Amino acid sequence: MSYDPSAFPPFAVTVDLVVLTVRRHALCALAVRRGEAPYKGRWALPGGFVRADEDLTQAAARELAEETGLHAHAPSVPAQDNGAHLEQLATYGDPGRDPRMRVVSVAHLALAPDLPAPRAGGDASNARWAPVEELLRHEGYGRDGETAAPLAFDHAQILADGVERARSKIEYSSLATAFCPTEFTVGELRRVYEAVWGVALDPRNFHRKVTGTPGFLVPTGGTTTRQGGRPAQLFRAGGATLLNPPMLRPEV
Amino acid sequence: MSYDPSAFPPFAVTVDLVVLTVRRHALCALAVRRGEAPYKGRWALPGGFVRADEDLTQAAARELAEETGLHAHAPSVPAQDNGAHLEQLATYGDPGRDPRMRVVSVAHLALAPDLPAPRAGGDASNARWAPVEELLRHEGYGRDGETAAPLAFDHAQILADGVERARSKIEYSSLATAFCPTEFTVGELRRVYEAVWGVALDPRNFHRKVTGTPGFLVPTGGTTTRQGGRPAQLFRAGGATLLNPPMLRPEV
DNA sequence: GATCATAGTCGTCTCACTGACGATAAACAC
DNA sequence: GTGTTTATCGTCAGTGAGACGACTATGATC
Repeated sequence: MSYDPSAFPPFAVTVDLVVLTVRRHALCALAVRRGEAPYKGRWALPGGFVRADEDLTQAAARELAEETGLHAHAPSVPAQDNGAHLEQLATYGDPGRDPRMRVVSVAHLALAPDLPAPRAGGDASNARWAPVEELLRHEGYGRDGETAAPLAFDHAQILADGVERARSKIEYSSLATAFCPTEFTVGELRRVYEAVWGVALDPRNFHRKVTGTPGFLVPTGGTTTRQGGRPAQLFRAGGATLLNPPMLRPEV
Repeated sequence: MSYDPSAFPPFAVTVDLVVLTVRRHALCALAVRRGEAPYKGRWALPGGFVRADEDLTQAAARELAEETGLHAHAPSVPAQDNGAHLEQLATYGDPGRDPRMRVVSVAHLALAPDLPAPRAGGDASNARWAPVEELLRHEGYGRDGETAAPLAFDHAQILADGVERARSKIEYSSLATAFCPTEFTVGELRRVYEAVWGVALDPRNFHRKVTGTPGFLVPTGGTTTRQGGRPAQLFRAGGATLLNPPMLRPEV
């Protein structure tokens, strides 16, 4: 209970980012290649130290901008324009999670629409969107040599926690729209759910559900045929953030 | 991105605890009186520094034991014996949240059955169970002079976040049983929901719902009349942790 | 231009579950 | 006994989800 300033051990505090997007029907996360020991050459989550005068959320938003150019939204605001949803995920502080010193990492979760190629400090070869399934396939039997090695530090755990958060949160919130561009169709939104949950959903029931939930979607009046087939109405995210009743994730 | 050990600012890392219980039909939190500046004499959440060789969860469990004598459970295990549910809540790291230095606090949420009086380092007058409604009533117009002042630091925000977590989590998990003793009746469990949500629930529908959810409750065979009225069956928590379909919180 | 493939949209039917609420049961206080 | 309290069982109507049929509007192919 004592706050004697000489009595507490010093920690380094970092933010690590789980940046998720949906590309080619797969849930993908941003990974950067480590340029230094430890885990040199291995893939890791983007992140960095929290500065002395910086809030944790500010630090996460700064790192996100540095890695992706994305502008972060406050958690309550639905993703519009070119912004990403950003929220705190959890904090990881095992002694020994970093072999060099005692580091406590405050992980954040960011959800972004499909983006152009990532840039890590301008060096594209050191950053990539990788399917989370691939990043979490630890054993390294995949044919892609680059991702055969598990993520550095405890980042596999952090990524898994972030994915699980995203999977559960799109059930009861309108967060899935954060994966979509400003204007999107019901089918595009459905493909987001299908990619994040890894299941197939009935297009007719999905359409009835999302268009029937007040505040979830607002029609823009336009239509598009970019998915082929019959033209689909365009929507943008409505003001509702909590869905009641929630979307039901098929299970069992 | 650089990990130059001389390039990061040092932080103090603490754990703060939101310890909730249900007493006399009210959701209560453990509060301790601060013995030192800043906020000397004000009520605060229990907490303390994370030690150099300690995991965050270990630190939270240690603080919990020091303040209450409670033995913490792993998050996956339902509360049995004399243990409490413990899970990480969120991390608070505003510069300036502690006027003396840069402190990052990893808040944890603990749920406990109704306990004997708290003990803070053996001094009972410096620890108490207070209704959360009272602790969060910042303005200080209450007639109880002791709680007229808001909680120290950003602890009102932390407490509010913890209460909100508990309120939402008993919807879709069996966590409400963590507020009950090992053996309890359906009526006692219902009073937990009523206290946490601050609503009245229909006893008949509640009974149908909880006894009809597989894995939620297992009858022990015994009965009790400790609540008065007709004897009620005793149950203990079943193995299920996720309730599907969830309990529905009345709203609107 | 007819046909086909693809996606979107509207409807219908059934079943499960909930909320409202009546009725009965088993204890205690008087 | 009578009244009070709490527990427990039943009924009924309304809501919403899953399964799935039917129709529509576009581009691609022959």
